[in-house]
Amino acid sequence: MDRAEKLEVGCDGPAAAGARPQRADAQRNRARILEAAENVFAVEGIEVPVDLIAEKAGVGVGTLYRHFPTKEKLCEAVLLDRLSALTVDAQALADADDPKAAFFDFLEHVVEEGAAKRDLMVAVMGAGLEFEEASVAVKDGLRDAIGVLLERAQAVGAVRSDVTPLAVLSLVGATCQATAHAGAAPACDLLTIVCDVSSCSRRARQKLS
Amino acid sequence: MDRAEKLEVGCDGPAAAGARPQRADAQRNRARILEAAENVFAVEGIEVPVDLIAEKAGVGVGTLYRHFPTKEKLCEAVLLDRLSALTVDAQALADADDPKAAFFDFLEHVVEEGAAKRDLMVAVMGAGLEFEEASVAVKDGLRDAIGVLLERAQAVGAVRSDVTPLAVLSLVGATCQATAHAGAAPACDLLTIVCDVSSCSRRARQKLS
DNA sequence: GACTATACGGAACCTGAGTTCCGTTTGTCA
DNA sequence: TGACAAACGGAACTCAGGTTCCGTATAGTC
Repeated sequence: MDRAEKLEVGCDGPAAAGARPQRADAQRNRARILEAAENVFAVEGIEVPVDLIAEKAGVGVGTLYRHFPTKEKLCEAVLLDRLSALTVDAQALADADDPKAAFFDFLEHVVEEGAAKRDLMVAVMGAGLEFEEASVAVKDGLRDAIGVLLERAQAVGAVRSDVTPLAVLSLVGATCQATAHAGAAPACDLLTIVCDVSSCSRRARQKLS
Repeated sequence: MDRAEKLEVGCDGPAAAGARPQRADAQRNRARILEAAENVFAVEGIEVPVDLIAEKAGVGVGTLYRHFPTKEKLCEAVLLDRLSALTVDAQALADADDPKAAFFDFLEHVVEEGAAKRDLMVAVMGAGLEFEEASVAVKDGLRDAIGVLLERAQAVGAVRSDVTPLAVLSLVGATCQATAHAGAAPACDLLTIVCDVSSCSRRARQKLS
């Protein structure tokens, strides 16, 4: 089988310059599948049957499986794709003039995206399928990019110094998730609260060892 | 079948005083099943196969299904049980001397419990199975109990006035969930942050409409 | 235009989990 | 102690979703 080799993060373009190029229709189908998966996952969540994705892509399951040997691999491709996009966004803000604004704008952006693209952000933020190898790099990349924003925000005193990039990821993910859930408060409200429960300051920090 | 009737929240004791009393072994088994389910759900999450629960309870699946006509019903019984317990805890704090401490102690308590009892708190806080009818009352009860704590805390200026009981539930649930996920920061850290992202105050509130 | 490796489609298969069925066991009552 | 309704156990059934297989179609090449 032709698995592994061609699983770079969301490559729609021409395949890697290794061996024989991929047939044109194959490239087209791969792109279609990826696109369909992105849409369906965003709307329905990653637990949708693969058949549905194949259908939306106008392709047979067999074809889907030739490109992605496993449903998990397909998820991985889509999710890593999104993570990469987020990383790029974060990096774009890395040397903004206002570190404080940059940091919070990014949070807002992520929560918005997470709310719109059901399960994806959530799944990525920690839960569900655990990717390996290549994905680690992507995850680390995002964490680092967030780290930069965070550090700069902390440097100007806009954020507590003991907050870690990981914590930011966890909290943002949690916020997305909470928002997605039954009858929770809208995302912006929750995020606002997470960023500002105001007067409960100090106390909590001491109380919880 | 003998469904519905006997599904009060976590009744281990003698059945309702309606018709013929339940046979002693049946009562015993029901209690065992409930207990096993609580333990297993806490450790493995609610997605474990029912067979496992039956096994842990030392009972056949058939028996399990006689007491709980559906896996979902079993979950419901366990989860509502936990919700009720939480509600009682919240009510116990309702007229504590220090409203601020009462509120935050409760949050801490919930997050601790949620961290220890995997998936249960989480599932309850919004996601997953949607219970109906009787359960609504339990959920409302919890929300109200939290509402009392919240209001008192708000009255003394310990918590922002625009935070709703629902938002509290969502955030606490989210915190539990984030904590449970892969390599997130420990619960207490996250909760601390949620309660006190300090200096980012004010700003976020204005920014996000 | 013919040839072949590559790719396609989708029926069939496999597995796991929930649920049902029914012959057997047991608590309860007379 | 005997009778019987209630309860039990667990094999078997059902269904859904992932994955495989193989006959058919086609892009790319000579």
